[in-house]
Amino acid sequence: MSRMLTERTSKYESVVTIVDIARICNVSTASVSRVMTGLPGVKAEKREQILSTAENIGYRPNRAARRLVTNKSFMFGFIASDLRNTAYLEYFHTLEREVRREGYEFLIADSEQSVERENANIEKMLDNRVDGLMLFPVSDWLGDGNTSHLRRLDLKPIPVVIFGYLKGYGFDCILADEVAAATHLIDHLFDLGHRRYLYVGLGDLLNRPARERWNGVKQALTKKGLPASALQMTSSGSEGWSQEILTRLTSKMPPTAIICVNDLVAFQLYRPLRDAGISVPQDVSLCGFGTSRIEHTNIGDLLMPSLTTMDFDNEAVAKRGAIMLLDRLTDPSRLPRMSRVPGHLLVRESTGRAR
Amino acid sequence: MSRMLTERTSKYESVVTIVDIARICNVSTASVSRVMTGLPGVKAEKREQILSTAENIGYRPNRAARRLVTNKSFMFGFIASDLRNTAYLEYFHTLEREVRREGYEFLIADSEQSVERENANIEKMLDNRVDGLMLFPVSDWLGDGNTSHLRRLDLKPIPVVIFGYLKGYGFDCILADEVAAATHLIDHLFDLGHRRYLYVGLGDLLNRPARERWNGVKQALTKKGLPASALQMTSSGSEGWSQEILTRLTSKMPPTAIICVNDLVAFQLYRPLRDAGISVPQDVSLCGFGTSRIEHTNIGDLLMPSLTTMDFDNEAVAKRGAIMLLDRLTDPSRLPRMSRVPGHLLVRESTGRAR
DNA sequence: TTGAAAGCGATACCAA
DNA sequence: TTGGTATCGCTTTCAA
Repeated sequence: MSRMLTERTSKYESVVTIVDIARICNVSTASVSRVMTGLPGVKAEKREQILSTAENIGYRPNRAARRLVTNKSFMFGFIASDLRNTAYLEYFHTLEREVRREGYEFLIADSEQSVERENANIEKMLDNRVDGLMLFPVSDWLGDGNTSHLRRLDLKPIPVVIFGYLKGYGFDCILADEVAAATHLIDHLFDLGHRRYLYVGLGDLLNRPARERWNGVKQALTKKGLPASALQMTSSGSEGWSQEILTRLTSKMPPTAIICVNDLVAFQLYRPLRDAGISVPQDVSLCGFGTSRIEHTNIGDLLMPSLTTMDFDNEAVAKRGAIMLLDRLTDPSRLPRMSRVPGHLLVRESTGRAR
Repeated sequence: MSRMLTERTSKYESVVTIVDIARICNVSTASVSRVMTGLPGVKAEKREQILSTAENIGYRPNRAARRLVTNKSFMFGFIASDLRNTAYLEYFHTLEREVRREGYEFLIADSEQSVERENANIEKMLDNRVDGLMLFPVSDWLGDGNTSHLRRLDLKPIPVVIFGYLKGYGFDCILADEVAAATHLIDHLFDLGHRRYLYVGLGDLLNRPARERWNGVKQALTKKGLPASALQMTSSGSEGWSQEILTRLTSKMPPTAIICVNDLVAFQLYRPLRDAGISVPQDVSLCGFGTSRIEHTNIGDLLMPSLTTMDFDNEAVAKRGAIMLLDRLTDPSRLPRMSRVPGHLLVRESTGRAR
C-alpha cells in the first residue's frame, strides 16, 4: 500500500475519487454520486460543472466500491464446460453483443469437463455476486447425472440460464433440438432412397447431444420400419474404426448411408474412403451434425465432396439464451422454461441417391 | 434492496459475513479476517473453530469488499482484438491454466477490430482495477498506427502484456516470428528445386502478421537472388482471385510454388485447382501459414493432399506471455521485453519437387 | 435541490 | 495473540 503511494508520486497518474470532484466543485459527494449515476435532483448548472471536472481530472468510478454498496456487480458469469470447443466462441460472441448495451461485463471460466472445477467456478461467480450466469453444464458431456452441486446455485436469487439440458432445477434451459435434427436428416436420406444406415459415434457414449442424435436416428428409422445399426467407438485415432466401417461397406448388404455424430468424425472418413476406392456419394452417402467453422468459413464446404450436415444456428441459440437471461433479470418470478432450437439441413455434395 | 431482503426470507439462503462468524465464535472480526486470509497470529484452537463455523454457515468472502480495501482485484483482463478468431481460444485456455493456481479470475472483452471498442475495453479493465492485462491490440490488424489511446494505459502502474507488436510503449510484447517463419518456408521450397514463387495475400494489406510474412518471403527470395511475385486480394469470395491464379499457372513461365498468407486461403484453392485439372503437388506446390485446428484436429491434415504449413505454437506463445505477466507482477521495474517465438515447419503432402 | 452521515464487508494498523 | 477501529470509494437515506 505504501509502495502504491510512492508510485503515485512517480510517473503514474494518481487515482481520483468523487471526493476530489466534490472538493473542486464545492459540493457534497452525494451530489457527485447523483450525477455520476444519472439520478435526478441536481441543478443543471451544477451537473454540468461536475461532469466537466470529472472529465478534466479523468475520474472513473471505482467498480468495487459501487458493487459493495449496491450489492450488484454489473457482471455476468460465463462458464464453459470445455473452452477448447470453438462453438463456445460463437456463443460468447453473440451473448456479449446482446447484453453489452445493458452495460454488463463478463467474467469467464472454463470447467474443462470436470464437475469439481465446474463447482469451483460457480462458487467464484457467486463470490463475485454476478448478476446473471450462463452455464454450459459439464453433465451434458459426462452424462453421469452428477448435478447435485447445482442445488446450491438453485437456492441463490440469481438468474441462471443453462445452455444444455437439465431438469429438476429452477433454471431456464436453452438447447438445440437434436432429435428433430436427426429426424430431418433421416427424412432427407430416405427420400434419396436409402434404406440401410450406419450411425457412427465416437467416444461419446455419455455425451448428451450425441446420445440424443443417436436416439433421434433410431426413432426415425423405427418409425419407417427400418433397422438401425450403430458403431460406437472410443478410440480417438481413425485407424481402428474406419477399418471397421470399410469392412461393413464391403459386406453383402452394405449400408448406403453413413451418419456421423458430428462433422469432424465425417471429415476423418474422407481419406480412408478414398484410399479404399469408395466414392462419396456414388458408393455411399455421408453426412454429419453441426457445422465446423473457422472464421466464417465452413470446413464442410471446402472439402471435396462438400459435406451434407445438420447445422445448428449457435447464434440463434445464444440470442434466445440472452433474452431468457434478460427476461429473468426483470422478472425473477417467471416460470423456468426449456427451449429447443431447431437445426436446418445443409444439403451439399456428400449425399446422393442410393445406388 | 428491500426486495433483496424480502427474498432472503423466502427460499433463498441469507448472506453471511465475517461479523456473523465473529459473533458466533466470540472473537473480533479482525481475527476472522486473519484466518480467512491465511495470516498468522491466531491461536490454533480459535482458528479451527472459526474455520469450521465458516464452513458450517456457508461463509464466502465478499470479493467486492476485499477488492475495495486491498485495492487489488485478483482479476486479470483479457482483451481480444476479435474473438471470432479461434486462435484466441487456445491463448485464453493456456493463459487461464497458467495463472489459475495463483487464484486469478478473468474478465474478458472483445474489441471486434474497433479501436474505439478497444479503448472502451481498456477503460473497463482499469475501472475494475485488474491486476494485469493481456491485450491483443487492434492495431495489429488495422495497421493504421492508431495506438495513441494506449498512452493512457501506459501511465498506469498495471502490468500489461501485449500479444502482438507495439513499440514506443513500456509494455512487454510477445509474438510469433513471422519473418523467420517465411524464411523457413522458402528454404524448404528452394531445397525442393522451386525457383518461381507466387505469394497470395487476401484482404490483409494492413494486417501485421500478413505484412511480415510477405516481407519475410521477399527478403528470403531476394537473398537467394530470386524475384517475388505477389497477388494481393481484397475480395472474400474465392471467385476472382482464384481465377487470376489459374491464369498465372497456365502462363509461359508459371510459378511452381504458391505461398498463401494463411491456411484458410490455401484451403480455398483446393477446389479451383482440382476443377482446372491442376494437381498438387505434382503440378504446383502449395503451402500456408498457421495451423487451423478444430478441437485438436488439424484441418490441413484432413485435406487431400494434406497441407504443408508453418505452424505457430500458440500454446508456447501463451505460456511465455503468462510468464512475462507474472514476472512483471513480481518486479514492476524490470525493463520491457519483446519476445518472438519461432514457428516450425509441418511438411505434408502439398509440397513436392519442382517439375 | 442540497449535504451530513450511516453504512456496504472486508483489511490492517495500533494498542493492549 | 487479541480486539477496537479507521479506512477503502461509493450509494442512499434522512433532514434541512
